[in-house]
Amino acid sequence: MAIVTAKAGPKLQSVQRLPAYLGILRGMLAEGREFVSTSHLAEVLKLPAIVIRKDLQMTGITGTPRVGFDLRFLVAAIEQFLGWNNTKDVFLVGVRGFGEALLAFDGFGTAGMDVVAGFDRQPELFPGGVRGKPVFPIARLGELARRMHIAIAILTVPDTDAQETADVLVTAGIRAIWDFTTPRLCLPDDVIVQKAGLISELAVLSKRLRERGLTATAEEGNSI
Amino acid sequence: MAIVTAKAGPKLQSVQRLPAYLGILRGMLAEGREFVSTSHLAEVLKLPAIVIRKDLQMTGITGTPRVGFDLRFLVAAIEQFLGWNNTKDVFLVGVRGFGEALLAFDGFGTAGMDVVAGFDRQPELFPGGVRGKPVFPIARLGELARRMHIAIAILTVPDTDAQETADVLVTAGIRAIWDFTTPRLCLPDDVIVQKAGLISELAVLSKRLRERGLTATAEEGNSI
DNA sequence: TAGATTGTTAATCGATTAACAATC
DNA sequence: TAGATTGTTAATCGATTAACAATC
Repeated sequence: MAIVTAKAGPKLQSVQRLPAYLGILRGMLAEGREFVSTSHLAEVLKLPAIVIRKDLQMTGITGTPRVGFDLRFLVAAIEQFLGWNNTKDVFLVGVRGFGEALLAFDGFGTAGMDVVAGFDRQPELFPGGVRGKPVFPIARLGELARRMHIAIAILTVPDTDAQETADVLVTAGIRAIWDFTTPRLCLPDDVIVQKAGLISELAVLSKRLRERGLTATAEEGNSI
Repeated sequence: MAIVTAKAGPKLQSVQRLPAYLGILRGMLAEGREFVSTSHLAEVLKLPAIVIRKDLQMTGITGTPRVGFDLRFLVAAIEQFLGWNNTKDVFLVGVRGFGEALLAFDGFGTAGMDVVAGFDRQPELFPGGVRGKPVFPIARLGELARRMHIAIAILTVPDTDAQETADVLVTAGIRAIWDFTTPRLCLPDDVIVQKAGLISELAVLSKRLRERGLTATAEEGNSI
């Protein structure tokens, strides 16, 4: 009666480390550097060199002994491996609250992602859009997704609307959802649901705090 | 010459799953339920029951055969294990951009965290604060942290200011940082740095998209 | 009692780490 | 050539999964 969990695909941890490599490597490239060895990268990133070598292996790139990796090729290889070489336009659904911040943020460009529009049940709350990005009623999502060939959506609606909105997204042709809501969504298997892990990170942070005895309860009467 | 990575502590993955359990369990509690079995939880969460049992074991709670776990005790045990039973006040540093959204967001209460104030190099940009939360110049951080006994900060400054600002935080007595910047911070060992993984999550999402052949490049002329 | 569920102990699996051969 | 660095193969480690005994 065991339930099969989503299969791992390529090593999860390795994929997660790649963006950090990419950041450093892009910086080195901008500085005009041409080659880099894993031992040097290891020193900068404070990671074991063997970890980095194994991770890079995954991208299919090959270095040259005694020289290292060609920086330009290496950056290109990682970008291609992640699909960050071409920008994907995405929609953000649920602008009130956390979504507004994400919509205003434009730091996902390095990750090949451009949030081009927001959708909300009450678009009238954002008459001029958010930082130049328009906010539409959810009813228009299907039409616009088709017209703009959008396949990815960020879901930041309130938890109570999560499943219902997700269903709308799927009907509208969305194939991948970056999900910031807490409930577990029930969607067709061919739709990719990537859970955002902010709360999980807080759990880890909290645990580490407790381990060090920093359970510092907010004390009484400490108003600003 | 191997570099020692931060030791794992209690099983990382297990800790990360606890918030999901807690969400469901709190809901069940609100519905008036009194007991829950891991098999039932497993069904709801679509996870193998053995995983949940092992995870719960970590919190130290004990169930009763044939009955399951006392919901009230279970919720309390998880909250205590994570330190989410008492609210911790935190500062947010770097309000422009992504930080503003986080400051406006108040969904971390369930995780025992309350963002009480923002700090920015240009506080004058936020005359009335953000959603009622005041924004101070960074120069006042030390004074206020001491007065309010704040030990945790969320770091959302631009990458270029990250290290410098982090140093200021440590001097101000901050003992734990939830770090949304990309560079690797160099700080004393006794300061907890928890990296936010948004970009890593995007890497995983991108990879999964590519695996399914959804490399959908944004096409030409698809303006809104 | 009978049977469902917990808790524990063992087995499997995968990832990380180490050792070393290949190579420029 | 000599030596640094890659790439590969083996060993270790830890986490997940399975099996089963304990228990209410």
